[in-house]
Amino acid sequence: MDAAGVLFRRHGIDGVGVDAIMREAGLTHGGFYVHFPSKEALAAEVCAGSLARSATRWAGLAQEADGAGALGAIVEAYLSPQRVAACETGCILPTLGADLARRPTAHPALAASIRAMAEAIAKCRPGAEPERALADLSCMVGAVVLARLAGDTPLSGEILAAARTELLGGPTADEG
Amino acid sequence: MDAAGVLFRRHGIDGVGVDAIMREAGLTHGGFYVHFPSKEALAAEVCAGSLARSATRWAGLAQEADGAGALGAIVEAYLSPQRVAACETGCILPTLGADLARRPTAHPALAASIRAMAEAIAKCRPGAEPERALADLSCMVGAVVLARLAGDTPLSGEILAAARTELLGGPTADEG
DNA sequence: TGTACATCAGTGAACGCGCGTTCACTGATGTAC
DNA sequence: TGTACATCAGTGAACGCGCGTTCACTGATGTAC
Repeated sequence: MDAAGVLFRRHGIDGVGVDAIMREAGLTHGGFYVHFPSKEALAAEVCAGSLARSATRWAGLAQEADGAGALGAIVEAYLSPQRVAACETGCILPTLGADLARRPTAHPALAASIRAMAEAIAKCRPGAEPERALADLSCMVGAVVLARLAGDTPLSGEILAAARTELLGGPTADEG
Repeated sequence: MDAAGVLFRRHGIDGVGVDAIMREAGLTHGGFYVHFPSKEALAAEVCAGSLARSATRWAGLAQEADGAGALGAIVEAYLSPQRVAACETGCILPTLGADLARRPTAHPALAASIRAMAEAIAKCRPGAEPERALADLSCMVGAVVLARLAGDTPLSGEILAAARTELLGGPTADEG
């Protein structure tokens, strides 16, 4: 049922109805309220869960691989043109961040996940100050927002390449 | 009439009706279509205009002041806690960026303004490569998105401080 | 084994509401003669 | 100067529609005796 996240990401939380979500799940809209008290509650749960899963995945990457390799894996995946183009999967921060910021209910859980994601990045940079990870995460989120706004113009690729260079300290192999 | 931008920023494009916009302007909703062909057209025009004005302002700052001072002025203003808290004024990129990315019509005008804003930043860093400005702008936009998501928790200030440090190369006076 | 009942996910019609848009109309303003 | 007409921003009722939510009901499943 959490495939509702796909529709939220594609059309925005206000852009999808309960009817569409339940139809996507192969059910009728009337049964929605057996599972969730309201559409807003579903949105909060889906987003908090998705972000928490991202944080866990990053923490795992940061722990198992070596530092530079793990950061490279995280950044390359986050900023790959395919991931940026496919907004219906992947991180909700660039897609629904502003939507969620207008809904104060979900803030605490999201803030915890943001902190966890930054800590995973910080673990990949043993030498640097831990605050830098927050700036890195900001750069990643902002780059995806801007690259999506640039659509399929050359600017999109330039933004992603610039962010990759800034985060990883030099150009890499798989340029888009 | 472009005070509709305030409502769009506060509630999202899908969160405001034509009725609310016209009431805010002191008129009735029926007269809306004398001025704009549709609500989507209004949103595109308001956002493109707002972003173009930001770009012009930044270009002016970059030209008149010295490089480091101009960049400091832009970044400090963009990342100040007051500006971040007041989402209904200020840059539309963190507030409506994801909303606009779902509306392909507006992309070309927005891409041009994003490029102009990056060029203003690049002019403030005569030594650095111009691509770095795109990463800087990404960092600013992402930091505002994340700081708003963190709400009034300490994380919000930490994110803004980290981004300021990353962009300006050290801590500054007016900490939030 | 068989009957009676409780549970509960899911159905589908219905509710009140606000949306984006249309349209006949008003009334102030400007222009022509 | 005065009359007749054109223009057009703004009004307010109305439209069809889809929304979030409710609710009486179904029907499969599990449990009790």
